[in-house]
Amino acid sequence: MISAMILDGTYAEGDQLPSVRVFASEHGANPLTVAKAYQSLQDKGYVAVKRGIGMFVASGAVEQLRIDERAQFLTQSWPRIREHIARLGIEPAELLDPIDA
Amino acid sequence: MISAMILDGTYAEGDQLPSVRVFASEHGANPLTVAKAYQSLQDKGYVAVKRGIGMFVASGAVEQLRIDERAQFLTQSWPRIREHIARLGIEPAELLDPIDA
DNA sequence: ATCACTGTCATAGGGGCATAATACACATTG
DNA sequence: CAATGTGTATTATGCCCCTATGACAGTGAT
Repeated sequence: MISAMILDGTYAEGDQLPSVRVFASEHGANPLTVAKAYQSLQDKGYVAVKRGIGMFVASGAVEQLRIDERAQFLTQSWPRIREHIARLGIEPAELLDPIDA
Repeated sequence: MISAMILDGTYAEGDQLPSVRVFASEHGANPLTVAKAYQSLQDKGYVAVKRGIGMFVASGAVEQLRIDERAQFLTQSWPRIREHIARLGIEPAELLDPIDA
């Protein structure tokens, strides 16, 4: 969810992310869970921490995040989704407009 | 996985499914786990049990399964996948050929 | 210095799911 | 009848993730 927000520009490069407690409170989650998510993003270099201050979106994070998630999606997720679509006999035309629901 | 096998024709309508123990052994799973999966398919009417004999693919199961999973996919899965694709800036053309990996 | 804020760590508890090991009732076969 | 194979039920265990609660060190404002 946080990755999506960075990609969408909700949190731009250089912006400070909400504190783990604030973000947890806003989304009904546990601060520790948010902290783990932040830690994961930090490990991948998408955000950086200023000790005692907060987490900030790293410069170049959007582009790198898009590159990484594209590769992840195209190699991991999409092949299985494609198989599933084929198995159900769904035509590409049905996927273009959200009104098929 | 079992649903996919029924849709693919691995197990045709009227066919007997492998016993929970055999299927579990072949796939490195626990018989109870397979039994739960069979139970789920039974609840939805895709398979029927002959007491003391085994589980059999119900007549009309393929068509019903395709209808149900289509609805499930188009209303639940696809909208989120579509959002994800848009967020990553992936063009539909990149999704047609599996050689983008 | 004091306070409020930050990320981080430690401990404990709970829910979901798969596993593990039996046991039971039913059906077919020899 | 006895043996084998079927789905099903029971109980217990382990694993993983999230929650819950408290504490700590670093930073900035008052």
